[in-house]
Amino acid sequence: MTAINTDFYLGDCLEVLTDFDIDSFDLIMTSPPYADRRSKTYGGISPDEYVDWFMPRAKEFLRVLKPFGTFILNIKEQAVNGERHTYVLELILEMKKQGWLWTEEFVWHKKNCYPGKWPNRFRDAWERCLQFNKSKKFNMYQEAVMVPMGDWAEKRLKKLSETDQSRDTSKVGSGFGKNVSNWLDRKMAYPTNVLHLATETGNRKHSAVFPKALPEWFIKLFTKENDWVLDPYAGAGTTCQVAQKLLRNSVGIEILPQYYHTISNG
Amino acid sequence: MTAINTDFYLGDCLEVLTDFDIDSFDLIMTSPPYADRRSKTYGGISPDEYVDWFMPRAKEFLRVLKPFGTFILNIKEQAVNGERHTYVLELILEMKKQGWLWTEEFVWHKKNCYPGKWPNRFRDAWERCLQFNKSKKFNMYQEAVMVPMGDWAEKRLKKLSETDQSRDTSKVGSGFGKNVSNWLDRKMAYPTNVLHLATETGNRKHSAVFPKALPEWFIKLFTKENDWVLDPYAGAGTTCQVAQKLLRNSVGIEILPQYYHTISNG
DNA sequence: AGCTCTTATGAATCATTGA
DNA sequence: GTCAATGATTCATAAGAGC
Repeated sequence: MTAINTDFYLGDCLEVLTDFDIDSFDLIMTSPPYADRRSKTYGGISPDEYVDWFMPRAKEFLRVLKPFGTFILNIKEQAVNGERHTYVLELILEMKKQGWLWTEEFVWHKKNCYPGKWPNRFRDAWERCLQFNKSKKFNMYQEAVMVPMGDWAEKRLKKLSETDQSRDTSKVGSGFGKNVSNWLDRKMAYPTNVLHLATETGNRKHSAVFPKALPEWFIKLFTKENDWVLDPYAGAGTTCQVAQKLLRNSVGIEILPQYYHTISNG
Repeated sequence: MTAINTDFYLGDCLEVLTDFDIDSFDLIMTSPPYADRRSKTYGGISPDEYVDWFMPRAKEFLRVLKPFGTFILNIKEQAVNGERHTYVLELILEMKKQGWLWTEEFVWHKKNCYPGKWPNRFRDAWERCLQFNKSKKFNMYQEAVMVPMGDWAEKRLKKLSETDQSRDTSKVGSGFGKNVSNWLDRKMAYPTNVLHLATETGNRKHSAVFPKALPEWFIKLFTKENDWVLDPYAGAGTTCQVAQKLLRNSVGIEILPQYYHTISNG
């Protein structure tokens, strides 16, 4: 049995990552602080300065990502003066100049988005999950995220985790593997680039930035067991928790001591 | 009774629109030919030239749109050499320089998108519907697109009073309009910026992949009866058909004779 | 166990107020 | 004038309590 590492570091990922070798990670999955959001806890980067703030960090990510690895960036621009700000668009263009390939844009449809009513705008119910790569060729394990066919597929996607997983695993170990795979071929379909997930609101201990199902989906899709996952804005540590559960090694970096404390104590 | 106009023009919208006055339209809703898509029918604009091709036309749209009007641009960049092309991002940035406000980006989730699988990519199940305006203030009729509320409200309302409901219903015709509207308010909610619409299959005459529900939603949201709607890339004429059905005047422009013929003959 | 009902809350946005 | 803080608006979800 191979031991799984789950390491946390306190600090700015820009500095912490200098201690890591090139080509260290198979997947970088993160949700950095958005511009002007969480200003109370993170100090707040203004939308106009966001690209300049992010680019040196993106450069480090490029360095520590393996050649066939993937970088998933969960982000969404907010409304400023009645308009959507353009810093995310500019970020994509700048990252391409830096050497990244912008392979895909997944949509995370937030089924339970924040309520509200305004004269000129509806509720914002989606966020971007931008996929960047270093190479046109990269590791992708599509079978790992297949979903049941039919209308209930979407409902099951989020629940696909705990119970179903352990049950399937136990079946595989006891000779049912082939049957399972046959069943999979007939009843399962490849998903699309639209993810339907609800944000987790019920967790009173630490409010997760994104639902576990989000990193879970991308970790399954872009890594295999014993691979290395990095979350440079670990926050409450959701990504690393999921990585550990899925038997992936992971590194989480968080600049805020209170989060770091929460993480380290599990 | 007011007569509703539904006019079609054959030609390039860049030229046809010069005959129209400034401030003519309340809504411009269109799905222009995507770069390199339908190249056989449209002559094929390459992705790298797309912005240069589009900008003079955007300038005309800006001219003929009323001050409080809205421009909805349905578009999606395709994958080129394994990457998403950036011409849509660049288009947004250029249109802002031209004077447009980028108010919102709606997501059209294509529920029954074409099946397919590629080694490094899933099915593309969404498109952008970019909202541009001339002014921070614009006409928006949110009540016209309200949707039934979710389970939470239904259960709560059911529990609230089985008898009160039927009582209110029976009093509809007898002067209790206020109660009915309260009931409506509880039963309906404002939608989000994510649209779940199925593509219409089976229409082999036209290459348009534009379900009627898409222009219908935006026409209801941004215009009222007798307003003027423009579709400068009318294609099979879907937008104008819907506009007519909803008692809006409309102008459709199409450069391809075969489409123009189809449209004019209904 | 399986229901139903209650309740807190989440990367929100805009208008108003005050310095 | 500009800019920051506060209040009002509002819905899907899951945890938890009760039966």
